[in-house]
Amino acid sequence: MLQQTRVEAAIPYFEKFLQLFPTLRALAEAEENAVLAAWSGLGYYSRARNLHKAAKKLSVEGIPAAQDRDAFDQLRGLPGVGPYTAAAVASIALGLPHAVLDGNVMRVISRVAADPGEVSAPGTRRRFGELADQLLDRRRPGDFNQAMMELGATVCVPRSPACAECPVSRFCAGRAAGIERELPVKKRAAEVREVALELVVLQQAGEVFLVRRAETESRLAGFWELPEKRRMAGLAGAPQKSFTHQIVNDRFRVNVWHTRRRNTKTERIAEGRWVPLCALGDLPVTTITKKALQALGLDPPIPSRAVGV
DNA sequence: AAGTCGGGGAT
DNA sequence: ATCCCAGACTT
Repeated sequence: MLQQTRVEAAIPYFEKFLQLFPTLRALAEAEENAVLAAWSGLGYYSRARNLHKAAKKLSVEGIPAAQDRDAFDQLRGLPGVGPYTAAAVASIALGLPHAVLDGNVMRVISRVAADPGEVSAPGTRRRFGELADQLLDRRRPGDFNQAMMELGATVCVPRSPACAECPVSRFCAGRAAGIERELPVKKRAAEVREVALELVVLQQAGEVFLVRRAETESRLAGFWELPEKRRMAGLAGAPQKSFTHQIVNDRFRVNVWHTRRRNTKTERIAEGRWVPLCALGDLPVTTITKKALQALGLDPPIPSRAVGV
């Protein structure tokens, strides 16, 4: 649950899981649907499937013990258990000397060592991992790892680190050099370019929906969805994300935008044509895929026309 | 090495 | 509006 998810967000789900699946056997014998239902709202649902598979595997092969020479490798071999999770369980649950390297620790290490390495580069990860292993308190590896992550989450935060309250600022090379805010170095994401947008009006069972499909290089490409009510209500307001709707009198249009991710730059490149507006009704706030539309018997019709560049 | 998966909080 | 999160897996 803690993979890419804040502790506070995971806690209620964790407690619900212990209620629903109090033992390894209970989880292993549960239906996958029940596991996914309990996970619903947490996101990254492959984590739930992997957790379920791991429980099944562990219930057959047994749970790794601290005495096992290959305890770390056993953990690493479970579905959904990568370098971070294997090190976290090995150190916290089994007391074994494996340093964790997550987003928080990477930030702390990069600053303490004033290391300008790009964080996604394999060489940087290896270097940070080696330093974390050197720093690790081998008598209390679990506590050390949690302390490193907590330091990153509460003091050595991304935007404005609280160096005055930091227990290790005396040893921090990044702080000494005054570059703590520049670290860690991250690669800028590639530009995402929106190339077209199709828009159709879908009439079904007396209700009228506006359905759009973004033809982009992003992950929305090819998906049909219902526009959010908030965007429709925004009318001539500020743009949101990569396209907006405008409604004036009895017509509507869609504006298409260039977007860059992680670069704070949104550049307007085209405005859609004005087309007649049907009665919109009360639009649901939801996002659905083309597949889901078909399952509901709401096959999207032929697009009325493509708008944009 | 790059892309994908999500919901939510902080700034 | 953007960034980031106690990452892992596939391509």
